[in-house]
Amino acid sequence: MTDIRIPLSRDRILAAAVELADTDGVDAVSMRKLAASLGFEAMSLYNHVANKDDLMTGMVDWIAGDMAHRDAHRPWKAAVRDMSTSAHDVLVEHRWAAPLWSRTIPGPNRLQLMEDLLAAFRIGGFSPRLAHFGFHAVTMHVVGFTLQQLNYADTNSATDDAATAFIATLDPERFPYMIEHVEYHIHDDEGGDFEFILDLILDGLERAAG
Amino acid sequence: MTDIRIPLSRDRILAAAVELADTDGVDAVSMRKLAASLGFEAMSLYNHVANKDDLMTGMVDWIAGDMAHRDAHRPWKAAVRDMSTSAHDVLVEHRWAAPLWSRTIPGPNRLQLMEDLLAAFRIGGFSPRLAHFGFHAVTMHVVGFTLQQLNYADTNSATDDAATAFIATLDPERFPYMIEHVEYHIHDDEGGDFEFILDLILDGLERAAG
DNA sequence: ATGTTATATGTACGATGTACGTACGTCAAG
DNA sequence: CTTGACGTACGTACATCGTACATATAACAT
Repeated sequence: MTDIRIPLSRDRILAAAVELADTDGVDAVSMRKLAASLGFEAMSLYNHVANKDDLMTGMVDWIAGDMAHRDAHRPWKAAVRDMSTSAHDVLVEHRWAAPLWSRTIPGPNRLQLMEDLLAAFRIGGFSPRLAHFGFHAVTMHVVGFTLQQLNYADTNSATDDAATAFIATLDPERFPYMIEHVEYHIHDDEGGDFEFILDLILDGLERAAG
Repeated sequence: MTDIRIPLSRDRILAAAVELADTDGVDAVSMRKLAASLGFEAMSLYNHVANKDDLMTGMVDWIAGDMAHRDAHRPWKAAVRDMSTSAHDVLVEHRWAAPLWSRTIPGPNRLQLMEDLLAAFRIGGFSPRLAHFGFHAVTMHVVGFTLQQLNYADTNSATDDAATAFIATLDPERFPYMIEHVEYHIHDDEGGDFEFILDLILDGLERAAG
């Protein structure tokens, strides 16, 4: 009956926090609940984590570890495309992460991804200036688009019923195109928007690179 | 000595909330502090605002009212460009708004802006499908880029000193391009990035429209 | 004058992040 | 073997938060 338990560690805490956020939502990640899910008390976490902000930063960087790195054997466009779609996939898998992404400082994993992305452009022949633009355009697309996508999915949660209900509240005289837009989401959206705009950006960069 | 005071209203509350967020940061906007800034008690606010979420939504929609609408006399590209830069300006002016933008439901002002943006594309000759892409690409750029921009400014707050200090922590062997990237921000960034990428997107859309 | 409704206040509850003090384990030096 | 330092865990406590609920007050319609 000896009460043996694995001691805490930053990694264990982060893993548990990610799982908690995945299942119960990011708001459920309080120091108390998180500690409880590990069988400890809230204050014990502070031995491995500076504060809640540090915890959040760690969570985001934790999932950044699941994103694909640069494949040095592929041309820049394919490499960037793969990194982007992989990052997008991970952000969709952990729905809470995209909003946090822009509010937290990059940790080691994210730093490496940033370096990888920049390297893809620079080694691909981009000037520092154009690599700079490319970097911002791509990262912006990845997190910005995912943000919109998930937000939309939350707003019109469950099925398309909510979307049709939303349309009903709109005055067709004043919002004809808005209605058309939502209807597109309902009927014709085949989920390829992320990659369509990504390619739009990549093609634009390619042309700008001359 | 009669204690006369203007009664509360949703507009007065939202205006005060925006001002409080502008000056003391969005975290300072608690129901108590907000009410105090108006000379009332916390619970009085609930007569005009459903809950804190509704307040936040209202704040975002409030500043959306400052953004430029579609100028029907201009070609789609110029109209969209103006709307985008105006929205960007407002989001920069109210630094707290961009993170909230993606987490809140569109209010009447935002709804009108969305309709305007869609109208610019559709009236400009875009197909519903391409207008759909254009809408998402542009809004994504506006809030996504601003998010990154403000986040960067917060991280390397004050001056460029923090940025140079940050560079010093990076191993030049492992992060050569990251260092180059930050140095670009310090020395060569003339602030035109937002518009550069915006034009990249608009040109791409124009070409896609054929 | 009477009732109705909208607005403001006061109190109170549960949850949060975390500062602080303390207890307990492990391990190195004496 | 003892001692003491150090890292980790626990327990208590506090300020602050959103907001439910009951009550008070003021404006207005009947």
